[in-house]
Amino acid sequence: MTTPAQGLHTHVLDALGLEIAAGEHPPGQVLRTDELARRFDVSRTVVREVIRVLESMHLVESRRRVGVTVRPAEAWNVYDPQVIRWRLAGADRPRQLRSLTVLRSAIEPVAASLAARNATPEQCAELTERALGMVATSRGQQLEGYLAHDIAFHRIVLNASGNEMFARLGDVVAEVLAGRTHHQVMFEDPDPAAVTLHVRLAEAVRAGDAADAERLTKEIAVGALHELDVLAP
Amino acid sequence: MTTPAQGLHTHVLDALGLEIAAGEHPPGQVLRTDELARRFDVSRTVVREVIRVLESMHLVESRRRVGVTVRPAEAWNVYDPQVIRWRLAGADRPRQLRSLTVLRSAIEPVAASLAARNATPEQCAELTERALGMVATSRGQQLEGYLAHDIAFHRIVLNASGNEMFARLGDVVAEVLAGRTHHQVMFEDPDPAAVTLHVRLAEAVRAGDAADAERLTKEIAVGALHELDVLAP
DNA sequence: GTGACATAAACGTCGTACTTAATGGCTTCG
DNA sequence: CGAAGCCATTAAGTACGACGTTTATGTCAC
Repeated sequence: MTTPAQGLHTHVLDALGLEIAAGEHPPGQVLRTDELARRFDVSRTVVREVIRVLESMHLVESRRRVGVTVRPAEAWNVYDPQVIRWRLAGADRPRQLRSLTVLRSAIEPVAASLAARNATPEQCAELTERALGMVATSRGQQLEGYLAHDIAFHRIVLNASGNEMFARLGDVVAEVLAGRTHHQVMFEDPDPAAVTLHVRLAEAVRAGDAADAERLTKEIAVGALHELDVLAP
Repeated sequence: MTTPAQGLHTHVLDALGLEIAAGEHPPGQVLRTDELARRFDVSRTVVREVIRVLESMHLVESRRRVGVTVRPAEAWNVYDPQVIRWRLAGADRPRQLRSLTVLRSAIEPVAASLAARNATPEQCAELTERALGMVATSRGQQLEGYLAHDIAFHRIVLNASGNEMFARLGDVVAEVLAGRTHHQVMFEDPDPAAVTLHVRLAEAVRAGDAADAERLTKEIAVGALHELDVLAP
């Protein structure tokens, strides 16, 4: 899951991003580029490129004569998948997971409604296939297989909505689902009710029933929120 | 509105980002760093920093021996406010505006519902204030003043929701509203119905009526979508 | 025709030197 | 004594040149 160090730059970026997202550097703290260069044993050039990227994510702010100052969390670009990953790896994963799940509960019902209207036959077919896959892996500790189907399922719905803003949220949803499975001790098999809802949702989309698709997705979201309340109160 | 050229880096980034977002460089086209350095009359150092930032936005991909290749639009980080600004300045502004407005129609009702539950008295007060400001500037070609109040209003609702993912969408909404006012020839005064809805929404949030707040926000969103259909079909 | 190998093109990294601007202290004047 | 303005310092911004690394591509031999 970690970046394969395809370059020095990537390594430093990931390390610094993780540190800042984890709150190891409180807002207002200044980081000096030479210092970072020595710390990571790279040239200042590399550090500067990293700083520029972090700056574009609004994690830091670079000013002359003063240094690179860490910005408060309210300024982060929290929709950047990389930032999301960094934050989910950190300490306040539960709170982050909740925020993202609430976001899902707002987006996905509308996306499902649109998908019921716009999905192509191919998308409907793959949706059904994934739903059946979820059924098949819903018992017997096949959590990883279930997760893969779940992610694919929601990604298809978001793509089929025909709205690019929704479609690009697929990565976020994937992070949330993966985080839920991997970090929240999910010893038990998935909730059978959720599995059923997915099957019915696939059918609703295929039938073009927008209202039903929206309602079913809302139920799935409610279940996910409830699950969070139970497991991480 | 344009960046105040606080650095060479900023200028080049903005220029290149605009070009790519506008589709001047089709996906797969390769840009050479030395070539860009000559073109913008800056050093390769600056170009490389710019490339790194564009890479973090998934607008380009840098590979050895081949160059910097432009990535297809599906890969772009379309939630990055900077990318949004670049795209709104480009050719397919109407389509972009529509995508974003649909996104708003999904998010803002839920955010308003949460805001009705969580808004502080101060937020309620400022919300009412902004609604009154919208009323005051809704007639007589005071479009800029109206826009400022409108942006502030929606930003407060998103912040008051208490969900950081919603809150961070304030910038996106601001871009949409600004784009609507500035680019869609908005010669006429705002729709009086929309103004009324904002006033009633402020009241619903103050009263803590979540259902009503959600319903009113949905109406506002419907109006915005309808406006798009009329002005840019 | 297929394989390995040599080549070169482009980015990746580094080090150094110089420029710019914000900061804080110091000086000077009121 | 205090305030305003000048100046030295500092850390980032920029430039340039050199070398390293990867990898697409073409060539040569088999």
